[in-house]
Amino acid sequence: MTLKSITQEKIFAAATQAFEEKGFAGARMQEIAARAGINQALLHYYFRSKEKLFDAVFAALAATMFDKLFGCFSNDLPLERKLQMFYNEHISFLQEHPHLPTFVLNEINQNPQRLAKIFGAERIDLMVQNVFRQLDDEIQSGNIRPVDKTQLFINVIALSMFPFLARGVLEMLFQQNVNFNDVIERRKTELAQFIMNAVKNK
Amino acid sequence: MTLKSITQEKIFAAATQAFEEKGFAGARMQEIAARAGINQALLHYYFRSKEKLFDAVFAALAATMFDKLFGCFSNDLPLERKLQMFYNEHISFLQEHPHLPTFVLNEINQNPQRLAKIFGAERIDLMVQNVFRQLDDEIQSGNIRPVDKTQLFINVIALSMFPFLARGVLEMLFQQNVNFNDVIERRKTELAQFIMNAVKNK
DNA sequence: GTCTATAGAAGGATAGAC
DNA sequence: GTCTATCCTTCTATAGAC
Repeated sequence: MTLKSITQEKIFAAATQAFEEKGFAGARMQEIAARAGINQALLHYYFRSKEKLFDAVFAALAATMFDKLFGCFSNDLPLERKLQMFYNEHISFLQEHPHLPTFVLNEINQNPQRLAKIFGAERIDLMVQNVFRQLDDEIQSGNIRPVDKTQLFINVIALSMFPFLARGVLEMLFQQNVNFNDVIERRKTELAQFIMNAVKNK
Repeated sequence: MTLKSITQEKIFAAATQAFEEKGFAGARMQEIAARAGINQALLHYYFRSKEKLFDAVFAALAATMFDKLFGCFSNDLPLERKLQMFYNEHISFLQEHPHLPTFVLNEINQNPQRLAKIFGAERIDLMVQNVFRQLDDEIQSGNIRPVDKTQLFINVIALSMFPFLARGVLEMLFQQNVNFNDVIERRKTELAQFIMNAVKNK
């Protein structure tokens, strides 16, 4: 997606907000037009249909999310430092885009083939294999137990993403006792240690 | 909700499926009627509106989810055994209701006050405090480090729920290499050890 | 490019017969 | 209780003037 005009950018920003918050089915073209300060006709002039507008937004957001996710892993630090950096960067990123995981995960669950259109299978496999290779190195060098890499990978991202997926529930469970942002903030520094304790050789 | 007639049960079952899979905004009354083998008029005869039908379904599903979640913690086993039992039971439950976490979490994020209508604040606090008290005991007796109980609680449920929230993404990331159900199955036995390693005193 | 006006489709809800 | 037929509102999309 290349955004050529100011109006197009405004539409795109408005659509991003609306789709992120309410999903494809819940978002309304009228609301998007209003947020962009235009009318529906102009909306359709730029993006021919709701579906096409959604595709454009989804492609951009999914790419952002996955690039950030795997980008945080692309360095040659030892695992503990890598995790510290990952959680710090990744959670900071999610704080700025709190609806992103819910949006991307839901829409992919609704329509799995959407993702394949954006990332080729090869590119995905490359990113995952890169992470796995790094974990293999750690195992080889005896820094961590010979863990199941798939499971560990899931655990690592579960711990950063889950609170954003479950925010409403968590706020209700803990009520006035705890502040959501404080809880999130602490995770930036504590999760790396949590993981390391779980997997390191003793 | 007390279901008085067969038709009412069929509607309720059909609505449960539809809402779980597509959410409130995405589900269609026509589709629910069809799945229940009736027409829309009859649907409205039993449940006056989509909103009311949704409320009934949501109340039942949210109650199911939270009862199961906290129910798995209600025993006096030592932490490691408790976690083994929790993950085994909870993940088995989620395998039977794979859409439940996505549905409940999303709808609460969309509309947080819905949950308060179902569970009173006191009841919620009681369930959480009960779990926290158990963790305090473990800390007192020196079995585990003096961890942040809120964080640990989040981590424990994140690890069982996240794969179901992210199923579409995970299936794409791992593609033909891994089978989703196999991955889930292994978590029933491995997660308790993962947590214990992370938190136990050495 | 942007607007007003409106067409057209889809979805939720109701009237009334049986 | 259950159906057919239909209404009404909401939403997406387009026509046509400027």
